[in-house]
Amino acid sequence: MQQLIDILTDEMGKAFAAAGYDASMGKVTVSQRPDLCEFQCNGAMAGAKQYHKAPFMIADDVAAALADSAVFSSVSVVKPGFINLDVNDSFLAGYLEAMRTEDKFGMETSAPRCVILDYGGPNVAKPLHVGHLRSAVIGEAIKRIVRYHGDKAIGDIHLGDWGLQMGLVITELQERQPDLPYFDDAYTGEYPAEPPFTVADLEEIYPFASARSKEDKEYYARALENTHLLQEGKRGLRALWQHIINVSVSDMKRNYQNLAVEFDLWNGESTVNDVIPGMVEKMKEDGFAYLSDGALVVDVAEETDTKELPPCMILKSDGAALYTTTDLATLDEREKLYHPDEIIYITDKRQELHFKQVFRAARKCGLVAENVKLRHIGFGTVNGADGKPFKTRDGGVMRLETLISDINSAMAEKIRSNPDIPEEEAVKTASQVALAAIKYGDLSNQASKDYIFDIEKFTSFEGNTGPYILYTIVRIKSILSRYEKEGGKAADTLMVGAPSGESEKALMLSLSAFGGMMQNAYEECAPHRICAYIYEVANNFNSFYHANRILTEEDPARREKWIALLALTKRILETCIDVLGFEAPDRM
RNA sequence: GCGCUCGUAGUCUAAUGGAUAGAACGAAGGCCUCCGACGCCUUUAAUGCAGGUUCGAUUCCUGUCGGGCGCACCA
Repeated sequence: MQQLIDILTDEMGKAFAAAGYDASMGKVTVSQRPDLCEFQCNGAMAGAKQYHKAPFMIADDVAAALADSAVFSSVSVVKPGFINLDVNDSFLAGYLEAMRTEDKFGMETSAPRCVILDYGGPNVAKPLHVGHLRSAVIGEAIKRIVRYHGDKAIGDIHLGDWGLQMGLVITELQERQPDLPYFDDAYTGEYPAEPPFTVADLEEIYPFASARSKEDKEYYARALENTHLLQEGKRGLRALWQHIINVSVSDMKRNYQNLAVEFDLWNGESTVNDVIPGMVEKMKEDGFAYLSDGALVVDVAEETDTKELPPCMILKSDGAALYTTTDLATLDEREKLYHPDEIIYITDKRQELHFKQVFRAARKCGLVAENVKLRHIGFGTVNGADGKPFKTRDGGVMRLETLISDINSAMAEKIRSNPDIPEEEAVKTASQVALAAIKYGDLSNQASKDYIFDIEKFTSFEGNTGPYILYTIVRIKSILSRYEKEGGKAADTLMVGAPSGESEKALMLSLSAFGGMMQNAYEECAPHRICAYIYEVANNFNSFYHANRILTEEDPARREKWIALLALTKRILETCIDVLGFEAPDRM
């Protein structure tokens, strides 16, 4: 169904036309000054030049044409030429009633597209830390936004499972357990089914090996060699590598599950290893790739560039693949398997140049169809309360698991202060509230900005926070269940009515903006729009709640339309937080 | 050096080129015999600086100062 703002714009457009002006000047927007009006149209000012007429005169003509509008209850012309608008109460009620009964609250959906989302991007053998949180949380939200819009969304975790880090881990394992059959070239039997290490071992090995490689040249060379041997398919190393993947991935799955983050594909850089030779060969044949200082590169500079863009490196001079290579091969593979309309990468914004090069190289070499949209959503660094990159007290990297369990236990303490809630429920509720706090805290900021991860702020949860949103939903749930328990009709069957007060109308107006807001969040890949929206709805609801006694209202018709409004508010809020990737308990 | 990016109340953060820049935290005050006070209602305080485009600029352009980041054999 048509969005309210578009209906209003059409109505204004007709009025402009009726008054003899261009209908395209009738664009209506939500008022910047809610104290003056609900909606506004600034078209008269844009038209002043074109018609050589004072803006307010144009506005007056248009207002006159709207004198008997069924859509607007008030049209007034102000100062230079603003047209201030209020929407008709019963028209608004009719609109919300239509929203209430339509699928997805009447949001318009276009022809479904296929969108691949590349997010998460953890490295195997390295513990997840706060940096991984952003990619997971933002990526999951964007995936759900895309899916809600009606598109097919495929989330791919894109594991870092193929680079030098694998060579480093293998080299260190060899150092510690040289007698393992994986390192014995003469060994031809079956390799053990059990891995010779635990997750904890891996997590300790990687940083150790990484540090050592920076000081020990010979060690570094062996790591490079092992990386190369692995990529070439050396049997023992592959078997050992598979153990590393298995151990690491099962640990990751548990972590991501705790965050309500789900991937459709658990592919990684290694997935496209066999695709690389063919792709590279074709790039050479087509004349795009050439040797430069021993390395194979593709030029990606364009004439319109304001700076020199370095060429995109495909193979190192030792013939090994790079990050760029696997990304290009992954694009090649995705194009062939899924024919996506769009691929969205959600990574740290520092990788912007990398993706710029990859996208250009992919287009230049024809790896993706021309109409495929490639988009990189770069997010900012996670900083601590001091504004510097987030660290533990002793300066180490904070593990994601530790972080979450800390916040969970802080939340559990709060929930336990409600004596009605049994211990078991308190633990579950605490994790729901904690997740809302973490996700909302992240998503409510623009992704591209650095963001401050302030544990104090998250555990206090007052004001513009996830728990505030949950609290509002819980409050509505509580009223509705009491209403039904006391013999009221099923809340979802009641009809929305015209507002009888200011705060009620404000709530209704904010609900009416749902479809447009969701569309906007989709186009801009901007979860923070949804956060801003639900915060506004929650605020408007709470003001309405404090202004009216709902359950004890004497007039049954009024009581029922209020219950209907509450039910709609609840459904919209729940839909929004589901898209953001968290949920509300029944009580907290 | 080249390039990208961000500068908004004490802190944190929002604003398809529109009116008196919107919130949150903090600070000051008020509201529970009444549907959940993790709430509601007041008050306080901000666009780094200088130009330009425009009827109108936080937004677009130029310069400048300040922060963050990136610049081919890591990922």
